Amino acid sequence: MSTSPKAALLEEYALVARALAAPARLLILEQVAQGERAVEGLAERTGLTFANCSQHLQQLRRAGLVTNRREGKSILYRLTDSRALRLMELLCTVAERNLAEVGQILRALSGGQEAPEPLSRDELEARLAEGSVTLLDVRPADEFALGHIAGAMNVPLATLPEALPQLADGAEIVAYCRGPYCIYAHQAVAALRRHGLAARRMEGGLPDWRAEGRAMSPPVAGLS
Amino acid sequence: MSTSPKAALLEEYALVARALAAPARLLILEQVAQGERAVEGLAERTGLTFANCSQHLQQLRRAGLVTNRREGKSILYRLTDSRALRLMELLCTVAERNLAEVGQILRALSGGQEAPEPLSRDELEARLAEGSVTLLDVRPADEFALGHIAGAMNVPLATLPEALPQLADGAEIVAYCRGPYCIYAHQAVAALRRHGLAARRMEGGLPDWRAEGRAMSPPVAGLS
DNA sequence: CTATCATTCAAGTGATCACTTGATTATCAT
DNA sequence: ATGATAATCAAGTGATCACTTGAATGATAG
Repeated sequence: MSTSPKAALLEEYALVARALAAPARLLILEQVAQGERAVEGLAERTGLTFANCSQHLQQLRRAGLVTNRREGKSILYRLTDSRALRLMELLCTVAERNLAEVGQILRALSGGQEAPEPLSRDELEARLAEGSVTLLDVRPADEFALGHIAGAMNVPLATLPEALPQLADGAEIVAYCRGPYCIYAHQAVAALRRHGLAARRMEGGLPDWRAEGRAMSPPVAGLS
Repeated sequence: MSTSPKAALLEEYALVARALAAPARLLILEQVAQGERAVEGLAERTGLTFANCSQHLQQLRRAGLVTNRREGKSILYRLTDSRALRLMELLCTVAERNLAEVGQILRALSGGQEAPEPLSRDELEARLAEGSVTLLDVRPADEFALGHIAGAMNVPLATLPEALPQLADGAEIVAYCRGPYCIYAHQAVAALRRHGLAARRMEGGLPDWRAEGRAMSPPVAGLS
């Protein structure tokens, strides 16, 4: 051991943090947290070059945040475990609570309105069981297809205006999206409330729901 | 808003992660987590140049991880909140569970022996109340003076050999240190067990104990 | 065995970061 | 005010990082 064990440990810890220190990798993590995806799919969705995306993925892998497995020609990446997800979320939480800039951006997303407290996943589960809530998955259709909360209705943010009429029948609306780093649910709730509908966000996102072993609609096979 | 809100958010999150991405800053955080310290004291303890340490501290401050206040001529830095501490710990946890290199280093610290499971803080508190445990604070004396667990005995790692005789009277020994990034407790437990004593680590470190509002001996004023 | 597809590797470039040195600001004691 | 102390700021340098481009691997299908 040429360097001290302490220095070696710190270097490893810093390696993990460095993996989270580039916006492009956070985008990738956000996608990987939704379910298994091949490099090509990730590159498309994040708007990164193929090779660039591959390199970022390897950095994430060296940091232990993602894992991959081979399936046919493709190599599918996924989050290593729920700890990686918690790390992503804690990063958000610290930034939201301690950085004024983040608070401003999030408040601007709500369009000046007061955003209601998010609904806990426990409570949402209970209210889904008694049918007293309309659950919206506001992610794009292909991510919805990769797995979603059982009983959720897919209304991508872009199609929300058209879906407004069928939502106006009274039941409180709860929206969720990808979870960490994703602002779709914020935007959806703001839009719904501007139209006078009672809407809240679910706390966290789809990855949290899945990590807790709650009821899911299974993914459809054969998507890159 | 020239860039999209999402890009702006990701940039802020990455800023927080980047603050954790340098070993020197992790060293500073470790110290700051022990209690309030002035820049000069932090520079000494971390072996950094004065100016360099100051710059790192400002990066940590911009990331919302540390906060400062003025007292006389000095500016004292402290962790912003317990979330910052949890972020430091989760970083360790992810690295320990998912990186083989970290596992190897930690195992090497135990000198080939099997390290026992750490004792939870809840259980330690109960056993301290019934007096069935000897609690060792293995940090340097001046950090001990800045605050420590009520009932703990200060035995810095360097002085552990001399203290062995008075520890050999039977009660199980529990050692703790700075918590995240600190390996003193690992080393102390390994040394004690090599001498045939029953010893375990406390889970976490002093900052966790304090953050949970448990019984502390108060800091002595007037230390830089 | 060869062709093809998905991914990784390798080299090159501009930008950013860590650290040093020297000057500047801000507070307190005299 | 003046000097001393604590901390920050500013400029400069070498190293590292993100991204691009083009070639190389590795698995599967014919």
